[in-house]
Amino acid sequence: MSIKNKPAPRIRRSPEESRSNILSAAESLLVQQGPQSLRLADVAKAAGVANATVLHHFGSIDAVQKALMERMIGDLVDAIMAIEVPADAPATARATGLKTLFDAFETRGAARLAAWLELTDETSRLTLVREAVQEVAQKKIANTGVPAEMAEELILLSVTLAVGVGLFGPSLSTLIGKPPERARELTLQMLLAYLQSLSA
Amino acid sequence: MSIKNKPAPRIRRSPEESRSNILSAAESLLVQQGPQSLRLADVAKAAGVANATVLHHFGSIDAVQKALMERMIGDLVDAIMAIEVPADAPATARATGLKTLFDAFETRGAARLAAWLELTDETSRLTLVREAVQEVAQKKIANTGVPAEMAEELILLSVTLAVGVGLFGPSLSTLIGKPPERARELTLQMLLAYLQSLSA
DNA sequence: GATACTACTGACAAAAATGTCAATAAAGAA
DNA sequence: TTCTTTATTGACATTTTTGTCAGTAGTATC
Repeated sequence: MSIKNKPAPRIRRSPEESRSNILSAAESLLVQQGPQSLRLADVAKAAGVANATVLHHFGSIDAVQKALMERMIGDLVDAIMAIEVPADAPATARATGLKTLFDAFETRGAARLAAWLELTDETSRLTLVREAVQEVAQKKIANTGVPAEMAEELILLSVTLAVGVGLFGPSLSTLIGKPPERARELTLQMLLAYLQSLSA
Repeated sequence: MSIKNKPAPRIRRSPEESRSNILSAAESLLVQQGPQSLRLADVAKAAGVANATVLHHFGSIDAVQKALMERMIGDLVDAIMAIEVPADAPATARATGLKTLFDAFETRGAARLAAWLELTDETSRLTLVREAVQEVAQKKIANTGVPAEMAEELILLSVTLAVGVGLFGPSLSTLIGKPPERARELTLQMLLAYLQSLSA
C-alpha cells in the first residue's frame, strides 16, 4: 500500500528571521554538544529546515560557524557592557559587578565560545571584546577612583578567571566531589578579598 | 619520461614504539592546530606512516583520539604528582609549587587537552586526575599544616585557575595590549597573596 | 640460508559531509 | 486574479574522510 505523505507546509521567514533561527539552533548545538556537532545536516535538522536552506542563507557551513562566532561575541560584549558599577558603593559594587561578569561567562555559552575560538585559532575575532574591555575600564571603573591602567589589568584578571571558571569550574568541582558551583565560590571569594586588600 | 621512484625503505618499529610515534604526532597536531586537525590522513602524514598503519595499531581514528586523551591525562597526572612541596619553607614552597602547576598547564598542551575534553563531553576520563588531586592533597600539602579538606579546595582553586590561565591567559593578555604572560603573573600574585592571608 | 611472524603499505571501497540545481510554494504587488 | 519575487526544498553531484584487504618487506628464529 502506497502512502502518499503530504509534504509539510513550508514556513517562509524573512531572511533575517531565517538566519537568526538557524544561528540559534547552531548555538544550542554548540553549547550542548560542542563544536564538532556543527555539521550542516545537524544544524539544518535542529533548525527545522533543509540543508539547502542553510546554504542559501550562509553559503557554506564554515560561514555559519563564523556568523555564530560573531553573534555570540556580540552578545557577550553586550553582556559585558551592561555591567553596572555604581559609583557610590565601591565594595558591594565590585561584588555585584563581578558576579554579573561570571554569570555572563557561565550561564550563556560564552566560556564554550572562548574555548572554541582558542582551539580554532580564531582569536583574531576578539577585537570587539578588546574594545568592550577598554570601554568598561574607562567608563565603569575609572569613576570609582581606580586608575584606568590598573582597571584594565583588573578586568584582564577577572575575565581570565571568569572564562576558566565558567568552562572548567563545574566539572572540576564535581570531579573531586564538591558541588559544581564550588570553584566559582572559591574564585569569587579570593578575587574579592584580593581587590579589598588592594584598596587598603 | 617515466621515472621509477623506488619506494622509500620501510621503518619497522615495535608496536609500542609505533603507537607512541603516532600519538606524539597527533599530540603536536592537537596542540598546534586544535582537535579538528586530528584527521586520519593528517595524523598519518605527521607521523610519517600510511593511513592504514594508523588503523592497524588503533583500529579507528576515534580510538587514536581516545588513546591520545588518556596518554596526555597520564602525563598531566605525572606532572602534578611530581610537584614538590618542601615541608620546611611553607611560604616559598607554595610559590614554587604553584609555579610548577601553572607550568604544567601552560607549556605542555594540558590546557588544550582540558578544553578539548570539556567541549567533547569526555570529562569522565578525568578520574585519574581526581585521584592525583587527592593524593597530592594528602601527601604534599597535608604535612604543611593545612587540613586535608581545605587542601583539596585549594587545589581545586589552583587547578581551575591554572587551566584557565594556560588556555586563555596569553591571548587575552595580548588582546588588550599586554605581554602574554601578564595574566599569569596577575593570577599568581593574587593567588599567593590570598594564601598568605589565609595562614595569617 | 630458509621460514615464520607481523608491521607496513598502496589501491580500492565505503561512508560521511558538503555543496549544486532546477522546481516548488508562500507572500506581496500589480 | 495574475504576476513577480525569492525563501524553500528534494534529488543529485562532488568532495572529504574513513575504513578494508591482499600483498610486500623487515626482523627474529630455526
